[in-house]
Amino acid sequence: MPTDPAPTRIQKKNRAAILEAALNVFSAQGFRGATVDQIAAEAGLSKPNLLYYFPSKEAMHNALLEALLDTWLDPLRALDEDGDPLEEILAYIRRKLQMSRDFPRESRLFANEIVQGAPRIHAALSQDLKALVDDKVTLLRGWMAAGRIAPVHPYHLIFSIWALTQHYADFDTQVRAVLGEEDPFDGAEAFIDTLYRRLLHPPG
Amino acid sequence: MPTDPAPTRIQKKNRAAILEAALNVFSAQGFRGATVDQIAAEAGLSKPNLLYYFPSKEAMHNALLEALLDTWLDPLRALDEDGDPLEEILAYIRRKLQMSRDFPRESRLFANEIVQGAPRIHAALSQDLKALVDDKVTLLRGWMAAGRIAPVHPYHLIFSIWALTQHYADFDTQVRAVLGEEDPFDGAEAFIDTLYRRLLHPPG
DNA sequence: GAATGATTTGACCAACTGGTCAAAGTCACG
DNA sequence: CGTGACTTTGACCAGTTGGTCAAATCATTC
Repeated sequence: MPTDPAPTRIQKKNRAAILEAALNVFSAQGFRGATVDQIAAEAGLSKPNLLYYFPSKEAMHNALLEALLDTWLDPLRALDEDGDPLEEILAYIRRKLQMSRDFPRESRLFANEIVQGAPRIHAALSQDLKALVDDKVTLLRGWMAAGRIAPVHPYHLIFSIWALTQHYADFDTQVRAVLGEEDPFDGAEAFIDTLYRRLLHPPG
Repeated sequence: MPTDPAPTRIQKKNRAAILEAALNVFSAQGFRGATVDQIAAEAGLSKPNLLYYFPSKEAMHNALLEALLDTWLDPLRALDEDGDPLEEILAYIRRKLQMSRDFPRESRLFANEIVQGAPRIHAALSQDLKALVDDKVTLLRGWMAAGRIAPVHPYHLIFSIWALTQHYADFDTQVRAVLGEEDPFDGAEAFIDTLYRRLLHPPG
């Protein structure tokens, strides 16, 4: 079976420009709301030119989702069995919040997809994502059983971390409308840190 | 200035059917993803008939958002100065979680709108919503100053409640993909209750 | 039951959208 | 250079979409 030929300099540059533009447009408008023309304008290329590099609008979307899903789960993957449990979890939360701050477009891309029922990534959720979460839940249960963190529902613990951290990227508009000038992330980090310290502080 | 004529029986029935159908479609597909034909099919009416009752697709969307924004804030409005602080907040959280369980379509309608930058309700967010939150923040600060709940950033306290409770409606697909059979809301209620009891338990 | 206004719809339209294609332009390499 | 592969694009197309309109049907009231 033949391997794909190495991409040329131009291919590399244009594929990257298209994905960057597509991320802007898809994250702001959702899949259906985005148009190929918009992405082309944003990338500084013509519409037929985009379709020379990607066979369809959906292919652009898929390329983004696939590339990002992996990165998105890195913070959870890095949760380390051998570290101090509470500090490990707090470090995970900080990584996750940092991703909301640094990659809000990526967060919103997923949010758009999942709010609308995840039609394109349902398989990845109930396979890769579930497997990873199940694995980390086992780890959390071990820590709880050993009395090293307070016992709570481990799945909801993870959901709550996702909810709290991603809220600041996905609902940024609302947060800023209410907060005014204040930087949301400064206060959020301290608040969330306190929240989980009090929740998980080992009993006794 | 002339008042609108009273709606006929047929008007009442059809307007309600259209809004119900529109809520289904908009919440599942977003504004741009929804089509008037879809809404018409869902409502069991013809497309021109919909446009007899509402001047445009956008008018249907606005009608939904306006009617819902008010309802959506009721749980927060009901936060009572004269009750026991911790129990008031926990009751607010239960009301909010109940709305995620009972009205997930409404939650997703807002989520779609806000994730995409709230183009149609930005004014309401930075006026009505902000005013209400500011008011309740004053109340929370009073409770904290009096030592009746632990002092935390009051805005982020409210954001965290929104994030945690709405997560179960907006990201339902993801939650269920990870949890499998288990009912998300059963575990969520107990978990969130514990979370805020430990966070807000009065110091000393 | 006739008149009047409310309701419904089939046929239609212009704008938009994703995608195609042949021809033209550009690049890399011998 | 020249040549073959890679890249770009203007023109185009078919399907979809929000919305219009005149004509038809229905409900209500006298």
